[in-house]
Amino acid sequence: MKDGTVRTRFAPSPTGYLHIGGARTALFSWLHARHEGGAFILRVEDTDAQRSTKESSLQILKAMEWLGLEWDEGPIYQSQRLDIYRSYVQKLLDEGKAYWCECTPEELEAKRKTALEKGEKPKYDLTCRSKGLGPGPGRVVRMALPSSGFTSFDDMIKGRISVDNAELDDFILLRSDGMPTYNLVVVIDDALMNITHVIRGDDHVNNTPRQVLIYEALQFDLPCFAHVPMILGSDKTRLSKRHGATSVTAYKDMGYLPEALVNYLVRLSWSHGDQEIFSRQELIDLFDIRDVGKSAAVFNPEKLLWLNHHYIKTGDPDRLARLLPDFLTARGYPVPDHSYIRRVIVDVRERTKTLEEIVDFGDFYFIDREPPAELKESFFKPELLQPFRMLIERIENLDLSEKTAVEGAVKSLLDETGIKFKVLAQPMRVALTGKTVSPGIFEVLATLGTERAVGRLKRALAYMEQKSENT
RNA sequence: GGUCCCAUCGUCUAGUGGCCCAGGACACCGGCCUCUCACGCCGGAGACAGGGGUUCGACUCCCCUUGGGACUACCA
Repeated sequence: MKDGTVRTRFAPSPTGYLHIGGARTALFSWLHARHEGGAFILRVEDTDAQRSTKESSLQILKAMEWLGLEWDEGPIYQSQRLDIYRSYVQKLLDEGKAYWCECTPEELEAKRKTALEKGEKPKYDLTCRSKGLGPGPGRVVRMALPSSGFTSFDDMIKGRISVDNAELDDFILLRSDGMPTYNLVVVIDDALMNITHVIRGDDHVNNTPRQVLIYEALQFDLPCFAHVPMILGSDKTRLSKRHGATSVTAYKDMGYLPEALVNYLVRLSWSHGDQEIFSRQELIDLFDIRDVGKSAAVFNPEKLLWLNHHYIKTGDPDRLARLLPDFLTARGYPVPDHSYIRRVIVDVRERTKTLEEIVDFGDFYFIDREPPAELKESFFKPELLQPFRMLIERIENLDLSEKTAVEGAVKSLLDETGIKFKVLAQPMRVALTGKTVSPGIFEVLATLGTERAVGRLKRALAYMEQKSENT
């Protein structure tokens, strides 16, 4: 255990986009640092030269920013710290705690296969352990592990975990291409960066004993470990593309709000009584890594949607309005001015769960399209001709944003003609929106404005006139 | 196969030996509200994997079984 200020880190490998699971691990790590008033460090684990890409790193950083998981140090790239790792490998070599190995991947693979066939544990058979080899082409450095005893550690989430050293084998520290491996670099960096709390996915639990052995060999202080449960797909297997979108960026593009994703993710394996909605500050105040549960959670897109809807409904309309243009453009719609978008959002937000849905559900606010033929056919009946004519006459000189005036005008029309609003409402809705489902008629009228609204009503009227002439 | 981990409604979870014939949320069903659809409100159905212990008393503690997951790479 370390004392002093808390320091946590998130250490993604840039081999793809930021995954939902990784995002939650990052969130927990970030929350723990913020809760404790400590520092959050971002470190890019790109020691796999084959699979790591610069684009991935950039994508991940952008996703982190979008989520609001700001880091205090970094990003630190491991690929730029190779000399450091090699010097520690040399130290282990010098102290006889590691050794060179000339076994080829092919030989190893063959041995693994036969061991498996014989029902034995496929671990390295120590062929080169006592050969006293030096460096050479194709050679790797292996850690020399004790063959007896137990290695254990206390996990803040899982409790004490203990493994028989006989289960571990002399794993590789330095690859034949000179690149260090994960288990080595993660220990060196966490130690050198004074990470006090290693918070990561529990798929790393089995690696931890190996790392503990490295900490001991290098005489580093052990950090606190907290292995957070995995996020599973609906079939309880590791969450993957098969289950739908898994990247943070995909949710952003589908019109999800970062606070919704954060709120959803934090409730996976963590809770605070019966509370479901958490502001960022509440999370920082309330989050305790020790309250994280032990079992895996299934990702439930429906609940995420519900949360997103909650934040759409309650969010600042101005901010939402600023986010909308991207989605408008994506649909090929023109981008109206801010105050218009803002009014649209207030109109539709109760019935739209994502920013994308705002655009789709409220498309008629942005583009002018004639209602589909079948709707015109069933709603623009000739008997409505007169009421529509009166309606237009009475509102075309009104400011439609004066809702009480408009409602008054419609009401007097209803009183005089004796028809029910129910009868007039749907045809009006179809004329105005081209749909049978929309926000309230008076809201639509107000937002659309006199010119647009009356224009569409007149178009419906023309259809009725034409129809009555033909019959 | 071996090792490690996990196990409350379909899902996320509350529950830390009696407050629980188990609470909340999403989804689902019904009703109310109503210009459509939503929102909102009210109500409903729905779980302690199984078996042994421990205990006056187990969802809560222990063991076994079953089920699930992770790891077992010159990936991280």
